Amino acid sequence: MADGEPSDLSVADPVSTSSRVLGVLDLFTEAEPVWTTERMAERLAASRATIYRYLQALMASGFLSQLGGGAYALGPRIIELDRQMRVADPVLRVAPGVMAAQRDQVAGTQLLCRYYGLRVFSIFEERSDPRIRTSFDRGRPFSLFRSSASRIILANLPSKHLRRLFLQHAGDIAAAGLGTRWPEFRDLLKAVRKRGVAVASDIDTELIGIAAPIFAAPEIITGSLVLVRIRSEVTDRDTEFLSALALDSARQISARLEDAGL
Amino acid sequence: MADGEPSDLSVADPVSTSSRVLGVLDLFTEAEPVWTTERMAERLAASRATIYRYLQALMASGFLSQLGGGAYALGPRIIELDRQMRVADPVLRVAPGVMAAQRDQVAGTQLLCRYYGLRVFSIFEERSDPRIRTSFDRGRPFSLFRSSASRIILANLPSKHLRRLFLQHAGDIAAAGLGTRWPEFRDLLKAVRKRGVAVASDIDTELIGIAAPIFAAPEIITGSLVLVRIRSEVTDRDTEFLSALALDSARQISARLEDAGL
DNA sequence: ACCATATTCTCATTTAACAAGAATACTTGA
DNA sequence: TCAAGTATTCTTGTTAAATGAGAATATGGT
Repeated sequence: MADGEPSDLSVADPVSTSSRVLGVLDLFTEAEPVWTTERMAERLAASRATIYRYLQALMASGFLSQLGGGAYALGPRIIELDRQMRVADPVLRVAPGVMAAQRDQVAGTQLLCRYYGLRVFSIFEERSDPRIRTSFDRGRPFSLFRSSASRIILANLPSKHLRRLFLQHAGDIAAAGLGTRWPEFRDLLKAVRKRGVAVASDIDTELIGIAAPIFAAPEIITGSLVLVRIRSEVTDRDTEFLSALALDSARQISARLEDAGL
Repeated sequence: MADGEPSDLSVADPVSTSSRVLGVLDLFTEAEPVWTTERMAERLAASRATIYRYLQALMASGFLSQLGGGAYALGPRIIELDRQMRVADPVLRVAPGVMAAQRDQVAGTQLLCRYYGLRVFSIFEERSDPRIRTSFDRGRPFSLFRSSASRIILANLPSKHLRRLFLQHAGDIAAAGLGTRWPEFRDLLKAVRKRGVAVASDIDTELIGIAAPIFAAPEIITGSLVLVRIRSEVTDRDTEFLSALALDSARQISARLEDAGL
């Protein structure tokens, strides 16, 4: 099982003040969930006064919470926004119904995945095989360069975006076996895009994931639908069947999203 | 400077750019979960260029997601941060254990509540009576001036903070029956603070909530623990018992939090 | 009361944010 | 394929805000 995270999942240099303020939230990780003003100032290379100004904005909006002793942790606003997404997010209003409808046909686990920056993760899960334990806990991030969920997203990214990714992360891309040179990377993804689905077992090696792309609008990839089964139990015919199923359901989701968009 | 200028009448402090950017997220409500750039520009009284700058920061950090047609919705980052809280938030690491330990004694529902700004909501729930259905869904916000959860938080806010609240929200405070004048409001809360718990039935009238304060550090109130039962089934002796229980458990949680703070 | 630490404030300086409109995508439909 | 409409980014001079240093003011512990 499972250790998919590269050491640094953060995107390139933030410049604007707002990005730096939002960047404060990146500090709060599983390993370091509590930060003092001193350590923030040091890490962000800013003066204490500036850190306190940042904290003022983040505390007022509930994104951070005070612990005493100059220490801070993430705040309750996040849980409020989580509910807001659960009750009103277009993707979460559309996809679960489609996933439930194909539950028995999948006979495994389904993951609804989304991405931002260099991270991919599940935001909703539908299970029918209790034996399957994926590493994709809701909200747990993985590299955009690993997993079927990621690959089908990459494959549908605009090539301008892909080019930038390749220039900035050639090392990670090579390490993930996605090619060492731009034409190789591009052509590999082009093939995935043409096939429509990505199939992989690189996060949980005993499982197989079959991922199809979800579009928020034509050409705007916003996530993926992944069907997960136990690899040893899946024949080539099963894979074909599941691919067609994933593709069809993902298209249904995309279609409904494009309607909901307006 | 006392003159006719309305400068003193503007209660809102000057807003920083970062606060305005964070404020964009406030637009996304259950009733209006999708916003176009045009409508954001209109509502925030900013130019398109400015809105696009804001969006750049919010999209890069995953807080917003694009839907096509110039429309945006909340983004996946929120779900990632929700997980980060579930696995590493000090309050969520400490409180559920204490709540589980008193499950049978409570024989009802327990709510772990937090607040920011003028909102209070539950962030975790422990149930032992399946008949009880509170309105406090995880993350659903209520006014800081209603409910036992709120009242015990208010009662433990620094009086400077309270004074500001009273000046800015006298109407809401009066409507909630918390007094029409500052001394009345102050003394009412002082009494609640002295008692240690707040008891109310003003959100779900058939239920009774008994709330005790949770402190992140001495004098820093960060939330409340609420014991909920069916009102008609609770005697005065039960209320006394539950008050002592809530107070004791909330103190345990606070004590462990203060340790965890460092 | 004292000291140590946390937070806010003041002010001169640097830097980014801003609006308006031009320029560039990107879509769609003929 | 081109043309028209919309979405987004890019320019510019100007304005307003962000910044760091250090002083000032809480705040908490002994």
